[in-house]
Amino acid sequence: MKYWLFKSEPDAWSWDQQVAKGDAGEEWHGVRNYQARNNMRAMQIGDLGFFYHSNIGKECVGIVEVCATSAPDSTTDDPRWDCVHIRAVRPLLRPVTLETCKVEPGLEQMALVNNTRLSVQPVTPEEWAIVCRLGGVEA
DNA sequence: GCCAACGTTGGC
DNA sequence: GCCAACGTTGGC
Repeated sequence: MKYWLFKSEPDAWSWDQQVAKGDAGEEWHGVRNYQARNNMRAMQIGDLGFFYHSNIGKECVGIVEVCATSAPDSTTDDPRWDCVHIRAVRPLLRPVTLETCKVEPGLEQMALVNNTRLSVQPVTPEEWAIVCRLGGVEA
């Protein structure tokens, strides 16, 4: 079991839209960055991730689960790009903002804080536990 | 809307 | 294989 973080601009794809997809989930398409893609290739079914709203909100708003391992991205013919499918598991009771993560002890090394441009990031178990606590949910 | 950070592309 | 130019992301 590994932990991740998925960024999305809510204008383009929001948590509410993700929730509306239900257990069927949705293809996390559109990633055109090797690091992010490699992270997705490392994912397994059942891995959990935070759903983060970039730009608007700048906060983790929910928890998602990987429900299909990496497969070709249907939005491109370029074989370099593939992606996983994720489904919404539950919302955070209180969103955890970037601002909070920046000052919270134990989150200094979070990619969210110091590698802002990476759109699919790994999260350590320690970071996962802290953000879940801040979000008011069980890790 | 601006711009810093950073990744990618392409000429040499 | 280097590096300048360029494009994109995302915080502010």
